[in-house]
Amino acid sequence: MTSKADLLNRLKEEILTLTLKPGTILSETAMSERFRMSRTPLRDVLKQLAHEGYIHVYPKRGNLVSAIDLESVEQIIYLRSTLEKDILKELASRSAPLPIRGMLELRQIVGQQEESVRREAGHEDFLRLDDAFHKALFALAGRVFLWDLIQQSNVHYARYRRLHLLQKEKLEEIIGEHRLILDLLENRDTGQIDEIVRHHLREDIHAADLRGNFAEYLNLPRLGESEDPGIRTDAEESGGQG
Amino acid sequence: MTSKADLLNRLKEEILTLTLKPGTILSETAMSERFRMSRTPLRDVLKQLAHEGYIHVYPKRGNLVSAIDLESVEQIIYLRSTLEKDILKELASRSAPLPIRGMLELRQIVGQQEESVRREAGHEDFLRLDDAFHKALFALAGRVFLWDLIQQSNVHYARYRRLHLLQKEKLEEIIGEHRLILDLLENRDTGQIDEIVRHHLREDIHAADLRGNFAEYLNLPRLGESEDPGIRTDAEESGGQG
DNA sequence: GTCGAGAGCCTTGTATACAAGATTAGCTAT
DNA sequence: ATAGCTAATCTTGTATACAAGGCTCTCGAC
Repeated sequence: MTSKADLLNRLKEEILTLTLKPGTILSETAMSERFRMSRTPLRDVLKQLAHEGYIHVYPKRGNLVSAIDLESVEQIIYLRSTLEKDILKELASRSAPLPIRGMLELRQIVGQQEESVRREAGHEDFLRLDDAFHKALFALAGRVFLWDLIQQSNVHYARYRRLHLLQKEKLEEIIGEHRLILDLLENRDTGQIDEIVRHHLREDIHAADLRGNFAEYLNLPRLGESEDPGIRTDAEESGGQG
Repeated sequence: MTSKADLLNRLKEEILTLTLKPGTILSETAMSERFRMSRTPLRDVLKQLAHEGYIHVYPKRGNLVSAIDLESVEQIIYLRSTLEKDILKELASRSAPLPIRGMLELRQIVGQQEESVRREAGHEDFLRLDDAFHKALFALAGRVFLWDLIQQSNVHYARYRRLHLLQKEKLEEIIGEHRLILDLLENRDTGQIDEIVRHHLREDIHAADLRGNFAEYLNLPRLGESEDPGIRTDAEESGGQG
């Protein structure tokens, strides 16, 4: 009943939203029963998840949802930060006027973010709009390709954001920064872009904050190195349909 | 006899070096016979190739070595250019002295490049050293992670470089720019970095040059859209062992 | 001659049996 | 009681039979 693509997206979402916690076992046989699918297509799905860093395959032992790799988080933040600075400065220093439709869309997204906060629509809704905002910026500069590329490599960063948001509710600050970015663009002000982007994407992350509260999500002890991986079974918590 | 990992690397190399030309059919059954391997592990290999853009899978029809996507080339060049500018400027404006070992390694690589050109060791050797140089720059800034990330997405760019090199032999110019980059670093001169990197990575590519001579490698007509894909069989040209 | 239906052959997609490595539990010898 | 070996039972890895969809070539109707 569940198609391969559906299952892939579903697992991705559950891992990204931390519904499936790092360290959870994803056994081929168990899943093939649960999703009424033979092991072959299921292995395709797991292969892809492994390739994109969602899970870690321990040969002949099992597949575990990967731990959040803080090194990867830091690198991706730097990547995004560098790119967005350059993109914004390029946009702000264009001689041609900025596309009206694009800027309008950006303003609308910021409006929706305010709406989302006011309605208390939850973190996932806010994050979705936040992604939409930044993707629209990339689009404005003709760089959606690179946005998508980063998205393929952001498993760890995406989960980091969830944990980070859980700690500090700075949603209004984020919205304010979005608005400021748009103002800078329209005023053709390139002077403050570096500073704003750096702060907005929080290059100055401090892993220590997370280590205290979410240690079990981070840097899982490696399997096969005289250290117990802390395996916990998946059970039925993610709502199979069998 | 051939292991899965070996086959994967081999196919990657043959595709990157254009030994396997865009449009070449990689049939599962044919390859399984040729490499004495059952279809299951072979499909794993093809899956990964597809995921990284080396081949294009037409469901129920076949797997073709992908055409060189010039859009992807342009985007990756921009990505590399932006990152390398930032990395170099960061390195050049550090208060701490640059690591002696790292700078020595970079000088050595440039020396090897001269040696390679003098010995006429061929394009592949030169490209290998060129990659080594730029990777070493990323390493100096603690950004090897991002270098590797880009490498995973550079199928089209890597092949573009081969075609480009075939046209213009500017090897000495490239070496000179490498040397200039190192000089700028040691002199802490951030002023010329933007210009040098932009020119070095040739952001100003002109696809037209390639379209004339290598049209058959680019933008293959899409299969299944009333257009013949121009399929040519793989035959035995890549040296099977069966 | 031209168009269309259909069979055969091609491809990839799926299911499942079997192989092989890894861990663990238990039994035996000391 | 404990150390060590063995066997059972997990896991993923592989081989292969079968299913299903797409293309082409042929044959037939018009």
